[in-house]
Amino acid sequence: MSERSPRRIPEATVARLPIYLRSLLEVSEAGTATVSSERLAEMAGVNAAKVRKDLSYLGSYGTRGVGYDVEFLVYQIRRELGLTQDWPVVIAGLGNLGRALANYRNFGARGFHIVGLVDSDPGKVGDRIGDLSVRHIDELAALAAESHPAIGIIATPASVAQDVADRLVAAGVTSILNFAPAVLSVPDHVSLRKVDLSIELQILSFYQQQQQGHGVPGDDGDTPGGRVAS
Amino acid sequence: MSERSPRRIPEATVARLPIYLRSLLEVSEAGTATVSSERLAEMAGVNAAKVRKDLSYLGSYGTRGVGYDVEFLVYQIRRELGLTQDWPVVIAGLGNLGRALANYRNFGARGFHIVGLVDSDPGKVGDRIGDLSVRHIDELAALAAESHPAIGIIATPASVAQDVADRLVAAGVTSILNFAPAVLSVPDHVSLRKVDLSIELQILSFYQQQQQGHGVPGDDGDTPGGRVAS
DNA sequence: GCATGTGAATAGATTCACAGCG
DNA sequence: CGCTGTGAATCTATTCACATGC
Repeated sequence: MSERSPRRIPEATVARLPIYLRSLLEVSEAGTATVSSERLAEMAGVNAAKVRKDLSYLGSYGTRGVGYDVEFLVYQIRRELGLTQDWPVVIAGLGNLGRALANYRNFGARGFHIVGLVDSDPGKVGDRIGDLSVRHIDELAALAAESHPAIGIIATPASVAQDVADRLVAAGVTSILNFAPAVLSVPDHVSLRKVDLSIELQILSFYQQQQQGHGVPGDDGDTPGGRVAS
Repeated sequence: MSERSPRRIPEATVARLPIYLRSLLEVSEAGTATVSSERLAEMAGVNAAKVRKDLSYLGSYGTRGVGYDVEFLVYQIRRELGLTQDWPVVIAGLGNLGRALANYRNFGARGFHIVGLVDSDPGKVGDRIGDLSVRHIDELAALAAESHPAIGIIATPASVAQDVADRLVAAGVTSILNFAPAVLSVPDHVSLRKVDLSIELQILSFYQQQQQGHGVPGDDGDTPGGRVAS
C-alpha cells in the first residue's frame, strides 16, 4: 500500500491541488458523485486541460467518457497533500494579525491544529485566545518538547521575524509560513512560504497604473494583468 | 518626461519589484549610496542574474563596474509600480482579519490609504476602526461617489465573497485583493489577486509530508520544496 | 578591473490536439 | 460518443556566460 509517489508533482500543480480540493468538497456537498475536468476547471478558475494534466500527476483516477469520482478524488488529493494527518502548528506573534489567525475557525478545514501561541511581549503572555494561552517565546523549546509543532506561522513585526524563524527552526519546525514583511533565510530542510499584504497591493498598483496610465489599453488582447496569480 | 514604458515587464518580475524596493529602502536607511546586483540579490533572497535581468526591464539604470544608485532606483521602481500616487482602498468585511488589515500601520509604506470600511453585519456598522467608521455595504455606491476607491480588499466569509466582489466592481473598483477562501470571477478589466491562508498551509503540508513521508530524501539534490514561492 | 546588461541555453508551465478507452 | 490522459508545441521564466562600457 505505501507505494512512494511514482511521479514528481510540479510545484505549480501542488499549488493548485488545494483549490481543486475545495471545489471538490463543494461538489461533494451538493451530492454529486462525479465531476468532469471541465466543471472542475470552471469552479477552480482555470482551464480544463490544466486540470486534467494536474490530476494526471496523481495517477489515472478518472474514467474516460465519465469524469472523476468525487469522493475518491477528494481522498487522493488529501492523501497527496498530507491532509490525512493532523499537523501541529505554532503561531508566533499575537498582534492583530496573529490573533486573527489564531481565531480562524475551520483552520484549513482539518489537517492542522494549533498547539501553541508565543510572543515576546510580556503584556501578551498569559492572554487566552481560543482555548490556548499565550506563552513567552523563550518557552518555545519547552513547548516543542511537549507538542512537537511541525509548522510555524510568523506574524511578528519584520524586525524580529528572522530571529523568530531561527528559534522556530531550532525548536524543530520544518515548515514556516511568514506573514512578516521580511525576507527570511532558513536551512535547506525547512520549507518556507510567505504571505505579504503590502507586496500584493503593490502588484495590484502596478496593473492599476498600467490600465489608467497610458491611454487605457481597453481590450489589449492579452492577460489584463495580475489575474489569479501564484 | 512622461514616456510610456518602453518594455513589457514580465509578471514574475513585477511580483519581485516590491521586494527589491523594500531591500533598497533598507540600504537607503543605512545611508549607502550604491548597491550591486549581488548585494540586492542577497537581501531579496534571489540570485544576482535575476536581479539584473529584472532591473533591465525598467531601463539601463545601473553603472557598469559600480552598481545601482540607491535613491534613483527607489524612485524608478516606485514610479513603475505606481506608488508615486496614493491609491484609495476600501475594505469589505470587518471580522478579525478585516480589522487586523484596517489597523495595519504603515499600509504598505505609502502608496495606499483606506477610504472606506464596509460590512453587512448591522452589529458592526458604526464601529470605529482607526479614524474611520464601518458603513453598511449597501452604502458602497455612496462611498464610491465620495472617494472613488480603486482597490478593494475582501475579508468576508467565502459564502458572500463573490457578491461582495460584484458590488465592488459595480462601485468602480478595478483591483481586488481577495482574502476569502473562494474563487472569484471578475470582468476582464479588473485585476484580481488572492491571499489564502489555508491554501498556503496545505502547500506546506505537501512538502512536509514529502520530507517525512518516504524515507527522508535528506539531500536529494534538488529544491527541497516550496521555498519562497509565488 | 569590475559589475552591468543581454543574447543564448535551459528549465518549467501552459496549452493544444488527438489518440485511447470506457 | 464523450471525456480522460498525454505527447508535442508553445510560451514564460530562469540561469549562464560573456561582451560591453564606465
